[in-house]
Amino acid sequence: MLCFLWQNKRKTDFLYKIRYDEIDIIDKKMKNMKMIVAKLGKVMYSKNTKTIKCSTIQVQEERVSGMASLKDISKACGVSVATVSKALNNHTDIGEETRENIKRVAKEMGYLPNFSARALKTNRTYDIGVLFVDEAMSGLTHDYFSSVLDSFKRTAEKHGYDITFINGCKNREGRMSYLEHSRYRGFDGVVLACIDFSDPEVIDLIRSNIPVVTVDYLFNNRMAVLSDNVGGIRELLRYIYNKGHRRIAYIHGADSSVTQNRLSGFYKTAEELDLEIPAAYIREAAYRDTKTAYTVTGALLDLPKPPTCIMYPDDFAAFGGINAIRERGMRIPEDISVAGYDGIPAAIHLEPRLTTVKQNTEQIGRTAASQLIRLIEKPKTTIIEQIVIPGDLVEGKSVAGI
Amino acid sequence: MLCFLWQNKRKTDFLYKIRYDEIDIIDKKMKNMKMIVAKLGKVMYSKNTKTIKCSTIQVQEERVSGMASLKDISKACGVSVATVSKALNNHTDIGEETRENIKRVAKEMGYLPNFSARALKTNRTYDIGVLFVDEAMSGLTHDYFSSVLDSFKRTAEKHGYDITFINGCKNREGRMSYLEHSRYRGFDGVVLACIDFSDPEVIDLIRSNIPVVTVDYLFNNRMAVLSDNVGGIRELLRYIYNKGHRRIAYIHGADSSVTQNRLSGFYKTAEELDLEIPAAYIREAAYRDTKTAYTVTGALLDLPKPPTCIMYPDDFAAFGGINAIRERGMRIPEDISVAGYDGIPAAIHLEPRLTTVKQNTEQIGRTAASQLIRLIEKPKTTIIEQIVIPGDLVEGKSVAGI
DNA sequence: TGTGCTATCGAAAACGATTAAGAAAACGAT
DNA sequence: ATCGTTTTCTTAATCGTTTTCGATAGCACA
Repeated sequence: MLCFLWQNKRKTDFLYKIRYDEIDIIDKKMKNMKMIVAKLGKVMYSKNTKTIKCSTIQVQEERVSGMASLKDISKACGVSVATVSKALNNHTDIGEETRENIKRVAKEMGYLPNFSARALKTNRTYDIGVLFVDEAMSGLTHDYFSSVLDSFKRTAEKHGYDITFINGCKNREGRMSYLEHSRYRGFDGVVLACIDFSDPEVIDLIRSNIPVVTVDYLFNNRMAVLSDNVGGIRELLRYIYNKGHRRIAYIHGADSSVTQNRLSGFYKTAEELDLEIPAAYIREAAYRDTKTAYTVTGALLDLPKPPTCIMYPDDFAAFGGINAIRERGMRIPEDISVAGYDGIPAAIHLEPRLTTVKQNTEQIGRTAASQLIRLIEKPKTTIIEQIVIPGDLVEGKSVAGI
Repeated sequence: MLCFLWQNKRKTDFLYKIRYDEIDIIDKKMKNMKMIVAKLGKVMYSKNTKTIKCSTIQVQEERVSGMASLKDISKACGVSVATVSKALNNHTDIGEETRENIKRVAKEMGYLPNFSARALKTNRTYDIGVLFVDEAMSGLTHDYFSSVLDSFKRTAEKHGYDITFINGCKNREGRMSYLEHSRYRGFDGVVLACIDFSDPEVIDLIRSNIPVVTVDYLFNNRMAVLSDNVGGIRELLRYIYNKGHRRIAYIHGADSSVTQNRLSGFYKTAEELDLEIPAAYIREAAYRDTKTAYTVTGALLDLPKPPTCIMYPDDFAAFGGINAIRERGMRIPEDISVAGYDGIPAAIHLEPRLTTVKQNTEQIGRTAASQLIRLIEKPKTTIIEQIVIPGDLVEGKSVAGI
């Protein structure tokens, strides 16, 4: 029993266990641990190089624990591969009896279709790419995004689609753009929810011919699902107004389409209510930025005429504001009222229960998924829509009546 | 110029524009809008059916806006497909000049490798399946899981891997198990973080020959990354003890390996400290279950000798407890101390800043990813390890000294 | 001139599935 | 008996890539 370690130029290595004129090749690259028993034809052995060349190897393949393929089933059933394929896919031109038999055998052999082969042939992956980008480059740790994604995923799965994250991944050839990555993976469609829709790579992706739906951003002639930020802010402001507040400050988020919508909703509603908002009452703090919210709140409280109620970019930022307020020995809502936005669980569970607007993440994700899938499956008959999902005012205890 | 709408049995439809002896076939199924110009051979037109049969069609294909393939590049460069493939993959047996030229042309043509074809051939998908399951069937809305996943994803991407969610997806043939789904998609490896590791489907997946790493669960002979729950609870309990507390209650989570570890850490540390824990002080509330935590806290406060400090299953549950405490007019930490677990952002930002143990989610995710990838890429030389990642005590203001 | 070696490149066989088109048999109607 | 139709199954091409082995040419050296 001789042993050789053979190396070709690509450094893929095979182990040859040579016994008489037979070779067992254990291919280390093959994950499914095939064992190939081959007969040796001609051997060229040159002493200066460590190359052994074997020509005319007759391979009798022996599956140790591989996956059954259509070919295996066709052999077992005595029919052609085409017949098996059509039987399993319920084509109508296969006899009842034959189909039953093929399906039974396929089940017995534990057959699973090969996704890659199917995708290669059909140009369909049943895979949807998601690009959820927040400041930290991943929407996963963002309450709002992750909640939308959760709902999106659930709906997509119900329709037989899988979810894969899009990223500017590096492969052997260096970095790929979002669009390139999506093309490479062959996503049937993509869903985007980003902080920064002005990123050229994001725009490239939206402009491409891949079916796309955006969340909380309106792109010309593309499917979009939008949380009703205008209506949400309006409802919240009206609520606060009806509670008797007239000195209302609004700390809005950093510039984005969401922020613009909320601001426009704020101003419009203020106008409707004949409410005067001093310029000093409109401030900015990034979303989820507790520190800035903390300092800006301090500045608001230091005003000669401080507001009686402060609206925050989101619940998280409100936490920062609440801390600033409490550090000054003021109570919520007795001394000052606050309101958040988003309706994250923590805001609803913790005292003082925050008055906030709960965005309907479940419906947003579900709608985005079903719209995208319609677009994928019936591209001609699907009309491009922009769907606005209303939020719900959550009445907590952080806004007092005066 | 005649027009026919042709339908075969499978309802796939083609549009034939017949002009003289030429046909333009616009295949509506093809997403990339190929246009095929075909010459008509023989036509069979039967008046009873709406079938047109065309035999011996000579197809000259004309790409309108398709993806460039190796074949296209090979034609453009005047070399074989094999040469192009090898040039792009930096094989050493291609001339310097040829390689440069091929790469340049490939770039010009916007070539992207076809993932499905590559996967079919190489049996590698560079795709990792993740199964993160909490009570809601998706770990996405779970702070701890989503944070681990975020870190996992980041590391995997750095190594050129994509992330796809595993699910018991239904396809045309009905539901697939987790294992079947993973095989079908051909994941190179899978990572599991579940509430319920006793699920037979989960066990099937772990037992399979797919490289796997589990988070927070120890399975015989499988790679695992574990948050140091024993050490975390020990540190927390010691901290509370050193603050002077002797009547310490522990509301632990529902039964799971994590809970068992924390409980054993709790009892062991109590023993070390010579701390007597009355049976009534050990209670149970499911993780993230604010309601049960609320009622159980009430019960603890009603004891003849109520605890001076209550430890909760996690930060969220602590919120429920805090509400119960405050409703009775008691202050934290002046009247009673509380401690959480996890270190979620809300707990750290909101008053009273919770004393808690921050699990090192970043390191857990990163380690899980790098270990899994090692297992995938060097299966023979990688030793199966169980890696424990310590957490950090976060000193808030919810535990008073006495 | 012959031999051995290297450096390049190509031919061709896979990988596993889908599907258009053809073929064969059976059947019914004229 | 002929023709058309339907049912059922097969043949063979194709998707795009990887990779083995062979082929060829050039070079050095005896």
